[in-house]
Amino acid sequence: MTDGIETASGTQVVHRVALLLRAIAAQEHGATVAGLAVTTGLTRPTVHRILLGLSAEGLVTRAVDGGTWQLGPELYVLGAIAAHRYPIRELAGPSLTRLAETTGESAFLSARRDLETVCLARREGAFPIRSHVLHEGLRLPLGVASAGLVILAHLPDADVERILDATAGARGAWGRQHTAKQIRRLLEDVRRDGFATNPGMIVEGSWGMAAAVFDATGAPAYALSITGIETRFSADRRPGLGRALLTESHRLSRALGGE
Amino acid sequence: MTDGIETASGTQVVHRVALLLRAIAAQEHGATVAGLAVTTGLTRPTVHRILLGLSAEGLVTRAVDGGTWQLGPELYVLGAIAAHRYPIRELAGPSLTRLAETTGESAFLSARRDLETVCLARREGAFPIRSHVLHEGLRLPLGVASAGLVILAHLPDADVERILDATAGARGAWGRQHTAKQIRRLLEDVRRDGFATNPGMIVEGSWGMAAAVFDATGAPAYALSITGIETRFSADRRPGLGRALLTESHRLSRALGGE
DNA sequence: CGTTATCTGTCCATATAGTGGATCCATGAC
DNA sequence: GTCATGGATCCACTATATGGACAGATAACG
Repeated sequence: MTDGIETASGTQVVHRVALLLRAIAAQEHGATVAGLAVTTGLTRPTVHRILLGLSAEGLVTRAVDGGTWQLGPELYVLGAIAAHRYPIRELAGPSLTRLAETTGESAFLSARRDLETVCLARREGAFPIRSHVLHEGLRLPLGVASAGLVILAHLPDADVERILDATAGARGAWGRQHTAKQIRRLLEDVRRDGFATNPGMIVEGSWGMAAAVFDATGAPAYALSITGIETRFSADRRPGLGRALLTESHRLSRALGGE
Repeated sequence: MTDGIETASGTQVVHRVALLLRAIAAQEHGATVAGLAVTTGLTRPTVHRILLGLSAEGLVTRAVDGGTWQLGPELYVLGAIAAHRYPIRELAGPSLTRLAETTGESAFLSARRDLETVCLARREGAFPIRSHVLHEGLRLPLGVASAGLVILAHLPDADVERILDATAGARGAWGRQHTAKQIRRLLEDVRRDGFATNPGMIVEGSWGMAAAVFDATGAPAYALSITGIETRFSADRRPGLGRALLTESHRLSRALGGE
């Protein structure tokens, strides 16, 4: 009933299950029933009932405190099995470590999923002031944050326009500055430099830089990125950071692609 | 409708989704609609409809050939996010490599899930004759295969009897020899040796040995195991193999437990 | 310490969303 | 050619999920 904007024929509950799992994953410290009801647009009883079903399957669990819901062991198990066809996270581990160590900033691996990027892994850097905008499970529309910029920039022009169109609303939620015009300007920078720079567009003073990772088909499927405070991204430091990102992303693309 | 033996109140489709995902995961090279209908007990149209729903969410995909279904990228992403609360697979990587290298056999990581073990990771050994009974995603009832034996052996006696009872039927499907009596005998060996030995109970001539890994609560949650042909598990070689398994499993338990 | 606010969990009448038998089509074996 | 197998689709039927309403639990407040 409810929205119905895009209830693909077939199974309503399947869609809702996916919606809930994504919403739970996006919550860093567990999700509440009421919170999930709001973010998914479902009613509380429905959220509750589906969560009970999911927890009976082990796909979600309640945190020890009893209140909040988290992704469960069964989901981990299924993901681990799927992982042997998607080895990116394992392959990216050393790259993240090197990036965090050589730059001192926090390093991230993100994956493209349709119109969004999802943060898959985080490695803390040594520098004591850290941005906590990005975390595992967070989804951002393409075009938002350096990872979303660099992936967008490597897509065919026609796709870029379509995606800018489709994500206009979602981008707005992450800051008024994310207009199509402003994004296009940042994409030009990517085409010049090879890497993307996010000059504090989401949170003022919180910068990011990213390089794209290409899968075996040559599509920009993942991104490596680093984040930190503005003063750590001075004009004389950026080229070096960009080179470090590009080095690691090339290495990863090679590992995924032609072996 | 159909069986209804254990349709927990609430959501039928959630259960069916989980059923299908597990069934797909258990198929090494992708699953067919008809095959899934048989193994899950659902009708073909139902399987087909739910698969379409799942694939719209990216939770499953069709293989390039177009025929078979596999776990999809979204499931991998969710699993990767869950993984930061369940770091076992990452932690176990080096142990599997060492086991495969020092013993020459194939090494496996399995996780306990309720009444079953699930194979999570596999590392090939150098020895050219390899058993392919076990693979990522395969679920076996507790008590079957060395991993299922060693986990069962470390559970409280009351649980052991309950589980032996509950899995009697499922065990039978993996070989007539898996009687409660026979399992109890093998469990005694585990309590003496610390590791489990499966003397070709599933496939004649295919042996296995396993050691348990304990989580932070002290429960036997995972197992490391190796498999190979009978002649590689001679009486004089077994103590050394057992020691190697125990060394690695202790190391892993420590990594999961303390601090 | 009663009042208000918030959130979890449960009930149940309702109708919507899912079901599966039947059918058609594509492919391949013989 | 026939037959067998499996994928895909249709649609009448009703079993299943839905969500408004309510009860219980916990915390915040004046």
